[in-house]
Formats: sequence, structure tokens, C-alpha cells
Amino acid sequence: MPPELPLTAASLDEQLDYLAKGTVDLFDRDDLRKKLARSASSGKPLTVKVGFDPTAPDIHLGHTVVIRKMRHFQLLGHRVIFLIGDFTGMIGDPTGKKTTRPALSREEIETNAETYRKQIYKLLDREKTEVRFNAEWLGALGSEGMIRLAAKYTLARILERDDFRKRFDAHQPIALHELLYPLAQAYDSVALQADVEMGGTDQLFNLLVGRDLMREYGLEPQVVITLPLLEGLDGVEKMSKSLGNYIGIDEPAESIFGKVMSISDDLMWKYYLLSTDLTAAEIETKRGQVVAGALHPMEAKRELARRIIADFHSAGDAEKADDEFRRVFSDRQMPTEIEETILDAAAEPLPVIKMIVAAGLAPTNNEARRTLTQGGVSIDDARIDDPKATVEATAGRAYLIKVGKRRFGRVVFR
RNA sequence: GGAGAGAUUGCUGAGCGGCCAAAGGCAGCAGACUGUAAAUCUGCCGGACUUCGUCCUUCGGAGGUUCGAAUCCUCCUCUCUCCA
Repeated sequence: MPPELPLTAASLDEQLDYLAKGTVDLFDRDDLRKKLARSASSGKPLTVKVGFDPTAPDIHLGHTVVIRKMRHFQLLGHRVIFLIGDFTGMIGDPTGKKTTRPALSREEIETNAETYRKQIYKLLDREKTEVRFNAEWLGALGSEGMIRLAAKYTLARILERDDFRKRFDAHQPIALHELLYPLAQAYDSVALQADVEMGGTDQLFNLLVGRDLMREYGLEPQVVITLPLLEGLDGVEKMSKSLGNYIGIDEPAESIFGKVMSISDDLMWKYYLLSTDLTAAEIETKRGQVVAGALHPMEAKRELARRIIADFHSAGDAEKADDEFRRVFSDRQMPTEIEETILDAAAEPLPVIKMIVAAGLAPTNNEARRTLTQGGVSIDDARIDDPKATVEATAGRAYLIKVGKRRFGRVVFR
């Protein structure tokens, strides 16, 4: 976590600019300005609410975009509510595709919440963070309360939502309870009397319903802020665990480093904007240097990787990961730490393919064979291209195996 | 309640009763190249094996017709459309 900036002393406009960095929507700036001003004069911090899915407690870089913005509010002295949607989780956010979700038990929810807590304080200030569950008030609503809530909105307004609209037009199924999701989420804002709610751009509709509903309940409408969805490693789909294109913040530094290096040169700038605390101007300068040829894109990307790792691990870990990356990929040497697998010794020679699978370096024999045939396997620095090749499996024999560019393993027979 | 359309290998999306382990795209993997696990190009891409081939399991589920079915028939499950 970087040192706290003297932000509370900044002027209102400076604060607004700071908070607006990297955002897509901000409804609206004047409301936020008013709230900030009131907070400054009354000394009462703003309540900033962000909802999270109780089923996927592994935070990845995509989530950190909004979490980082939460931190910005904290640095200005405000209070953030990390809202775990245990109740809405039963509905399943219709944003996206999955319409059915398994109901989680109380224990599972608590476990997931614990996992969240462990991760979020890498970025957030524990003192200014409140973790809440929306079953607290949504569960208390009961069916009668739910119907009263539903009475405050119309189908036409719900169908304004692009997501529903598209599914409707494409003849995709929409279950009735899905229509309640935006209302339930909006009710969270009522219950918490949120000053600000944030989310990804895909949440815009839900967030705006919050504004409407708060007015219905006679509350001052919340300010709505949306942040871009960060594309995953493929550069196309949004980062998500199910697509496997994510960088988890709990991952080892080496792994994060490699993954950051694998994003395209173009995408790197978006990561700079959304996953570092550099100002927009600083990033533009850097980009200008790369375009002008004064800064090598690879160097810029390495710096990005180090910055990201420094947030989740430490600057020292970042340096180590950088060194390791250069060693393995730039200098094509073996990594310093290689996982070792012990296999049972045998008198008969063992096919290389079998050994690769046994060492967990390939999922199936076919996959191992394919990789080997394509020239991707070497043992003790010598490329193997005969799929029938075998190795001595007598006790005491050991082999250093490389499969593809980044799978390494050591096998010892015993 | 009635009439129709559809469910295909991680996703998407083709598929004439045999030439279908099933086109194309995406993702993934490997190689070359390089500036990196960028970009680009080439190849691979269900599983097992004694792999220029053989066998096994897959096309919503269960049966059936046929020498042979993802392709035809019956029933079931789920989705969508239109009518009431």
C-alpha cells in the first residue's frame, strides 16, 4: 500500500478530479461535489457502497479496479462498505449469462467472506472498511415487503435495461425473479443510505435504479460511478475466473509477473490506468515515450508488472519476480525453483511421455505426445522428439524436464 | 390449452443415413521469429494404444428403425416463438 497522500487538504475540484480518474460514468458530478462539500464542513464521512458476489471470493485484478477506487475514497477520509450480496446471490445477477446459482449455506458464505477479508486489506484500509451482508435487511423484508418493493417499479423501466432487452429480443429466457435483482440491489442503497455506489459499467442500470428507488423512499439519491471492465489476458473478454483469463491478487509474484508480461502492448495502457495509482498525465507521458521510441515497450510492461506486484506483495517480491522472468524467458535458463516429483523406481525404462504426465506437466498422454512431437520437450537440456523415447527409471536417477516454454519439473526415481 | 422452432465437442456455430471425433471462428497448446508468456507466421487441438493405423467414449435424456444415425421414428426434460 502506497503512502497516504495529503489529499484531504486538496481543493474540492482536485478531489473531484482525483475521484473521476479512470471512471466511465459519474452521475452526477455536481451531486458528488455537493456531498463532498457537506462532508468536509460537517466532518461526516461519505458512505460508499460496492457490492460483491458471495460465490466467487477470489479477487482478481478486474475486481481491483473498483476496489482501488474505494481506496481513493478512503484516502479522502470516507467510509466504504464492502457489501457481500448473500441475499442477491440467491437470485444470481442477470448481468452475464448464468441464471441459476446454487444457494450457499451460512457457513460457505462466512468462509467466502473470510477469504474476501484476507484479500481486500491488501488495498483497503481496515479501519475505514465495513463488511456487510445484504441478507440482513433483504431477508427481513419477507415476501410482503418484497411485493411492496416490486410495486415501486414497472416492467417497462426494468426492460430499459440493455441486458434484459437483448435477451428479450434474442428470445433468451428471462426468469421472473431476475427482474427483481436490480430492485433488491437498489434497496441495499436505501437500507444503507449510501452516498455513493460504484460498480463496473455493466452495473450502470442497477446503480441507477438505486438512485430512483432512493428518491421513492424520500432519500437523497446516491451518486453513481461506473468503472471500465478490465479485459483479461486475452485482451478480448472481460477478466473473469470462469474464463481463466485473470490475474488473482493472491497469486505468487512470479505468476503475476508472467501474466502481466503476456498482455498485449496495447492493453498495457489500460492496465496502467486501472491498476496503478499513477495519474492519467503520468501514464500519457510514459506512453508518449514508448511511441517516440525513447522507452522500450517491454520495459514499460516490466514496470507495470512490478507496480502491480508491489501492491499485492512487496517491492522486494516484485524485483525478485522480475529477475526470475528475465532469467527464464529472456536468458532461457531454468528457473531457480523447480517443483520436484518423486516416482517409484522400476527396472524397466519409462517412456518419456508417461513421465511427463506423472510429473503433472501434461494432463493426458495425448497432450504430452503432441507437445513432444512438436518439439516442445527437453530433458536435461536436450530436446526429445521421438515419442517412443524412454528414460532409465532405476532408483536414484533424476531428470530435469522442460515442457513448452514455461512448464518445468524435476523427476527423481526412488 | 393449441401450433411450430430448437438443444452439437471449453465457448460460438456448421453438419447430405455411411467419406463425422464431427466445418469455420474464439480460447488453449507447441514451434519459428522476437522486444516478453506482445505482435506475426506455421502446426496441433476428445481419450487410449504397438499413431501415416487401431480401438473406446461423445452430438439434451431414454428407447426404436437400419448392415450403419449427430443426422430417421417414439417418449421424456429444458428453452424460444406464435395463437388462445
